[in-house]
Amino acid sequence: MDTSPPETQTRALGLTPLQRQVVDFFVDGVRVLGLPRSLGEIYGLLFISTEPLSLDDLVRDLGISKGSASQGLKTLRTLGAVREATGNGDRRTYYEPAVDLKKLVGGFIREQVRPHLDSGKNKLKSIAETASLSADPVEREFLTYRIERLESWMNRGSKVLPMLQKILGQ
Amino acid sequence: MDTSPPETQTRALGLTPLQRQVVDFFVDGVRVLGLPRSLGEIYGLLFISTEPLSLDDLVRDLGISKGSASQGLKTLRTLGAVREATGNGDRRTYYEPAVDLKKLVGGFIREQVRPHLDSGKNKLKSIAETASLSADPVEREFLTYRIERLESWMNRGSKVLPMLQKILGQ
DNA sequence: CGCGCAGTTCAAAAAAACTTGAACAATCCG
DNA sequence: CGGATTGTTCAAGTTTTTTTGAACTGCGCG
Repeated sequence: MDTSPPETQTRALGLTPLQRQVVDFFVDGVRVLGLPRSLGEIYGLLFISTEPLSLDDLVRDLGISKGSASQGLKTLRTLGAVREATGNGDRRTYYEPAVDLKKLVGGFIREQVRPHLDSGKNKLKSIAETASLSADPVEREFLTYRIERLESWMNRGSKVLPMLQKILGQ
Repeated sequence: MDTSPPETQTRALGLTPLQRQVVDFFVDGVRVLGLPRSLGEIYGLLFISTEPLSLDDLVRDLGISKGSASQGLKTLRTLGAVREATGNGDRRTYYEPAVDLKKLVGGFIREQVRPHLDSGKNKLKSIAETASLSADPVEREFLTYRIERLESWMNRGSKVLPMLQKILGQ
């Protein structure tokens, strides 16, 4: 829970200074979002590349393992943060970054935020039930009040997410 | 980077079922925000307590160490998520939760998000400089374009944060 | 003062998260 | 087919983060 922006140090030595800086930038970025470093490395390198890159390119240039690159790409695909580049006469798959902020935010919300909001709402229901069993009426009132507040938080969260996407859209 | 809402298991056995459920709820919550579990435990227990609690209360009820409780409270204070309760004729300090969503979000943004946005903007400046040195004019144009996009992202981020606070306020 | 309690600090231990690499699966093409 | 190539999976290893606990600080009070 270190709060200071860490001095990230790229491991990859085969990168140009610019690539290194951009990769570091994104490594920092994904860290804030609670995503693993490799995602930032991969996305960052794709972001600053004029041409789509293959898994092997990433492994070579970033100095990460094939496993990491494969999993990282998988997650990025799920997030809608990269897509396969079409029309390269070649067997392997090449990737390019999605650079539309709205889409990126949308993917993050869909994959990382929504599930927690939803499971939170469920937990809240069962919390409310438990609270309603409280013997002492005075305490029960207090509990109800607090739990209502929690519900209000969740609802505002649900409302704000789509707005966020809209605001950030184009 | 597990995406599924984890089945958190409270360690504390001295809690009532309700307390346990609420603590779990918040442990999950802070986890999404990338904060340590103990913060969720502490805040959660405070949230569902009718009376302010002392550090020793937390240690005893949650079964965490004094060190954890002390550091956790420190962070929560910094985030503006708890405050000292006044007027208890007692030497020790008692805490109660801040339950105003706007304030909570504000503290989180101030402490956890802003610093990264700011350091990001700085990094971006030096990235732009590096890119301007690129020899090939065609590539330079591409780089400039991408970096401008990055700058636009950061700016939108900066704009959206205050809006967020406003939207969530009361 | 000096003792005792409340709280903090921080090095070491424990836990959690991430990455690696080797085995495996899938696909292509001669 | 069958060998080569691309990509995936996952147990084990590594790194990072969090927690612990014991030593320490500070303070209030007799």
